[in-house]
Amino acid sequence: MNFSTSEENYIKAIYHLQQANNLVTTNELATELNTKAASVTDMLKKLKTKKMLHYEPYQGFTLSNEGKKVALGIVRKHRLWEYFLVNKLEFGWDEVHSIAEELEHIHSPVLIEKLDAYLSYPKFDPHGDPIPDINGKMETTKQINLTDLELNAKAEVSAVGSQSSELLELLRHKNIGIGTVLEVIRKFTFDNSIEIVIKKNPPFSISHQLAQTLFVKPLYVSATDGSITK
Amino acid sequence: MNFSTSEENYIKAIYHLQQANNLVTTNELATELNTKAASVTDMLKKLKTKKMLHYEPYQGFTLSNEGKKVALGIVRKHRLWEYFLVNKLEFGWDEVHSIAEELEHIHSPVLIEKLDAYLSYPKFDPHGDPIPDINGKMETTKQINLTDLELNAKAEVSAVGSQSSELLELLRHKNIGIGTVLEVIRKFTFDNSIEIVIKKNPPFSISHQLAQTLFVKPLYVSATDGSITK
DNA sequence: AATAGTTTTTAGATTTGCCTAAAAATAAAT
DNA sequence: ATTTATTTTTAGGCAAATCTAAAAACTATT
Ligand SMILES: [Mn+2]
Ligand SMILES: [Mn+2]
Ligand SMILES: [Mn+2]
Ligand SMILES: [Mn+2]
Repeated sequence: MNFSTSEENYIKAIYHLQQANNLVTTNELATELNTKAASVTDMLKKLKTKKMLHYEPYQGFTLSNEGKKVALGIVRKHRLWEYFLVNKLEFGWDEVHSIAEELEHIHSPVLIEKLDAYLSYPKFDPHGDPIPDINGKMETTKQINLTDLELNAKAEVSAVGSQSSELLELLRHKNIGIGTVLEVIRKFTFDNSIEIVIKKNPPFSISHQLAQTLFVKPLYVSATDGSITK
Repeated sequence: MNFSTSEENYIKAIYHLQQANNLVTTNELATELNTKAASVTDMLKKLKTKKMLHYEPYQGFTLSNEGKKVALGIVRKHRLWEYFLVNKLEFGWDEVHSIAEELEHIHSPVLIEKLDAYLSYPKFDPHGDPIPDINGKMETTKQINLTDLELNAKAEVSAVGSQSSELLELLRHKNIGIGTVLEVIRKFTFDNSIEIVIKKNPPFSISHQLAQTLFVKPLYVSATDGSITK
């Protein structure tokens, strides 16, 4: 089956929304895609006839198994291109999203397999999100929200919850990126801000709002020699 | 100004056609783009209002200066992507045209500049065609048609006149590619076929039709030490 | 259970890009 | 100089993707 750019954008958006909610609603999707509910309904009908969706009028919708496969293919392309842009063309990781939003629609299976090989089969994109393999399988690293990290536990930043340029600007300013190892040394109940320390640098605090968008993989410090493992 | 994929394909096609003919006709363009004359007329009107064309009904048309600039930008993107696909992703040079046909429409000036830098500012694409620089300037290597190469003169294949897969299949079979150094050792007047030799390999013959699609840069063999220069 | 509020769908338009068939303009041939 | 043939444009229509406004269906509240 062949899909237009627009159909692909809808399928991918539904995929992301149903990760959180399972059942997706018309208005949710309209908001996500900056379009109107009426336009969404039109597309839902089309995607249903293409067997991409489970959808009954007024009842919400989810991707069919076939739809999920298509979605994972687009996500795969998006994240591989992002990896390419950052690691080969030296873009900043806060500059690549919108370009990948176009590149993900280039239709050529062999292109994406050769790109994957060229990049040495990366497992995560520059934002810490896992890259599905050719069969749609991807790492499910047990990452937790930074707000849930316990006091005095070391952890490695593994993903960010948004790609907004405002967020990425702030992270760059604070020198936090994917792979940064940090430790929470204090939590303030007044505003839920937390104080963290990176390496031997002076501690600094980050807001609850920022902590909520950061995901980390806890690191386990050996009791005997102090070495760090994941 | 912003252009749709369709508009860009038209502009680029007009650019290529007017290289040969100067004044381009509606039917020519329709054939080139596998579309109908009526569709071409529609697009001509649109491109004229966008000041891309000099066009009066029934009188043929050419690109305006602005149109040429846009065309060169698309050609630049097309050829840079082709170079990337062949020299980084290891595609065959006969497999890249249709993929580049899509990639050339990715809209991001900074992307193409970073790609150019990553590729070390190549001057020719995998088919021997010159790549315009950011200002639209490109090499005008004095290449001649293989049919015009004089007997017993060495020359380097620098371009092919078409990207048809039939042609490229034949070239691959005969082991001829961009950069191949050959020498014409005989010309047959009966069918205008010519006999050539590559390195120390056995000579073989190629048809007039094939010779017409090949362009070469003559090499000048030093009279004193036999060394080759361009 | 009836009413009010919200969400979703339908109805009807618009834009872009394409098509076929017919008309108009140009070019070629007698 | 007409007639004939070819090329190009116009007229009218269609499919995809969007929109606004109105109707229909669900949900929540009294
Ligand atoms: Mn996209
Ligand atoms: Mn990403
Ligand atoms: Mn193209
Ligand atoms: Mn080329």
